[in-house]
Amino acid sequence: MNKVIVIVGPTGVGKTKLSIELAKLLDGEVINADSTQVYRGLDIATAKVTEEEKEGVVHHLFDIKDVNDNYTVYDYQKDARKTIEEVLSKGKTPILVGGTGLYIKAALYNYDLDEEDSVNLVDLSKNDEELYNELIKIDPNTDIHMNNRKRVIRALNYFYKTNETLSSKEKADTILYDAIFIGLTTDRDTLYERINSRVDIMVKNGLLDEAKNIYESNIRTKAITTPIGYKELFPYFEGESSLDECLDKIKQSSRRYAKRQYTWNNHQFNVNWFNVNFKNFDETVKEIYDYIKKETN
RNA sequence: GGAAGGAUAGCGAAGUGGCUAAACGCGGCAGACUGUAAAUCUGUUCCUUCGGGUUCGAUGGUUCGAAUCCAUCUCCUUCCA
Repeated sequence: MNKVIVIVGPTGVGKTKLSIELAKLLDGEVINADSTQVYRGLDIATAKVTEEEKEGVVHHLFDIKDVNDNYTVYDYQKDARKTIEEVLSKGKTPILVGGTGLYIKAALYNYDLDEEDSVNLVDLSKNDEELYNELIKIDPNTDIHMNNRKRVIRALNYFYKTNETLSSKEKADTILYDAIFIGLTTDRDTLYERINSRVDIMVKNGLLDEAKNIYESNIRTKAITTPIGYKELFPYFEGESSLDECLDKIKQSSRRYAKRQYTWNNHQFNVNWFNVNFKNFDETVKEIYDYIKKETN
């Protein structure tokens, strides 16, 4: 049985490129682990692989949803596990790539998620403090901060529906697959330069048109408002900010996102990090391929 | 040449004698996170061997005590010539 290869790392280090190269070397198929790339039509801002870049490698879980669809970790967990099983049963190597750490965790670890209805049982007119006090009463051990309204509401709903507290849930610390975590990294300055210039390249590739279409569609589902790259440009389309200001915002949000990805990857997974050689990417691919070979024998 | 205003930590900006190593915002850094996760939220941010040390354009002064008062100087902005 093949192992599952997981490629993690901050945005803009070259995960996509590595995934294709490894797929070719390992007879693998790429499985998306990025929450924004599951949607059709969100291409440039999400830095989705192009058909040309795929080089014939089979790709799963890209473009499977419409921006009006609601897709969550729960759905991803099901889809990813099913896809991993399928790829493995064909005798091929599943290569999970993407920046959404939670999705990877949920797919590979014993994350206990159940079908959930969208009914809300919480009085949303209450302020943060009132909601928090409500939560403290039923779950004195909660580690959710009072200001984190989203998570406080989630914890309350969870209790009202299951009569159990979220903090009593078993920690997901058992991995269900035989997996190798490959982390791509570089020094912070280089990464930030790459992130910044990548945004400029996106603009050359038509980011503004893509964003403008989305802006004019008036669709404001989470698929649209979650990714970095669209909502930041809306003030420009509305004539409230200059293009440069908006692009700077995109760059800044991307840098912060990259930092959060490091935090997650370092604390949630046991990652084997590799410094990317941008001048000679083949070297990096070879180094990682050798490592995988060593680990799988 | 004359008049007025200003110079505060990486940036913006409060503070106008002791409670000020200096509010607040931004940026930076670190972190949390089992259903919006490219999301949401938190902490921290002069230096330190944690005893203390050095700050508010510069220098000198007043005072028990100054970012805050006085003098001189430097630079910036606006206005008059």
